[in-house]
Amino acid sequence: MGQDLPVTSFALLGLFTFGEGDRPQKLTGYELKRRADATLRFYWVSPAMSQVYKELSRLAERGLVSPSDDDRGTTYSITSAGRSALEAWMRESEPGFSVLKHPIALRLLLGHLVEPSATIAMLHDHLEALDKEREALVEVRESLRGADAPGETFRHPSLVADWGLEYFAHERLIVEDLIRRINQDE
Amino acid sequence: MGQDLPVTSFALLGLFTFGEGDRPQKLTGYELKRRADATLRFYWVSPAMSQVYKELSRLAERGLVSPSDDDRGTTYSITSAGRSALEAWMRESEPGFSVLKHPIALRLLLGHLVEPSATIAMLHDHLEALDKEREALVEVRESLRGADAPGETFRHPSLVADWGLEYFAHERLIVEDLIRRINQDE
DNA sequence: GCTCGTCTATTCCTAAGTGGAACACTAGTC
DNA sequence: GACTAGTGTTCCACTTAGGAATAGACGAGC
Repeated sequence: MGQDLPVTSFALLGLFTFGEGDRPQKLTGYELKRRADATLRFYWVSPAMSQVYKELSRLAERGLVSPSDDDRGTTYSITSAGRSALEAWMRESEPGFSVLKHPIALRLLLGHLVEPSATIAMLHDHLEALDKEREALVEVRESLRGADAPGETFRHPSLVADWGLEYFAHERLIVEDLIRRINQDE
Repeated sequence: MGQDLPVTSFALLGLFTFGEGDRPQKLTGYELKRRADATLRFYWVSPAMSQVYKELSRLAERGLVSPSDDDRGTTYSITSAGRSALEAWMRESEPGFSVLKHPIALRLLLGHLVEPSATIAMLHDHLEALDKEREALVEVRESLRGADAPGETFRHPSLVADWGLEYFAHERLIVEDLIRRINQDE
């Protein structure tokens, strides 16, 4: 089967499974990118536009999505082969551990290279950025209301969003504490 | 200047600044990779061996590290130009926001594709993986003791390690709560 | 009615990063 | 004396990421 695909392929493929109702969703590359930007980016990646289109043609080649010409452009929908491949991937492949690329943590590590005040300023900026991100995720979370009860379409997305909100809230506390500790050092 | 380098370059360059004493450190590519694996991987990436060597030759080309032939092999040490470039990068460039690639969160998002029990099992496995990672970080943290007071060599690395430990501890709580919520759904 | 900017839709090029294979040398250890 | 593990390094093919470039459609204001 088409098992040997990178995680991002399945992530994008998975986005096709959140239909409004019962009929399969038709999405252009552009729409898929927007959808990835809205939710996927918080705990996976927001693939570049170029990546999305490349992924779509690969998935189409393997018969996991089927393209059709719409007046909007080329739209894609998930096939039943796509659905099985996705389920097989969920069941049979190892998830692996998470990877975090945290520029603030990295710069804090190298804090001995600059004055403490520069580090403090950076951490304060990070608190602001954190609040912005949190705000964006709150909006996502709100948009799921109404279909987030057990068994409903957005149950799982809402669980993940709650996780993310917890994460942001706790990171805020940690960073505030770091600021306190560095201030005491001086 | 050599400002236009990816973050990973500076991350690796930064690892040269943790000297045992006053004299600059000489590291082989292999040692640098080990060092990156030990700490950098928790909040940035562990670049592949090939990447480390590629990075070292690029940094050498730009005069940010200087190679010398040792009986162990080729060792590199940071130059004063390297130090200034690193400090300039710390001061002048935008950190950007963190990127998290979390396969468990991604699979939780797609939880509607499998039975709840499969999701629960995955989350339990994640708890175990989390404990292992935490254990590894605890060891790193312990190895910094003795030089982690304000002003000492490993002050900043120890702050970052504490951050990481907090992060793992809190993620454990969140995942435990998710398990509880999903169990209630059934 | 025309122009300007923004949104939608797509492609192309290059840089960055991964993983694995291959090779060589050293140091135990059974 | 062979054999495993650790150190040190290079090469190659492949995948992913980021940015720029292009182009049509659509509404806003002059």
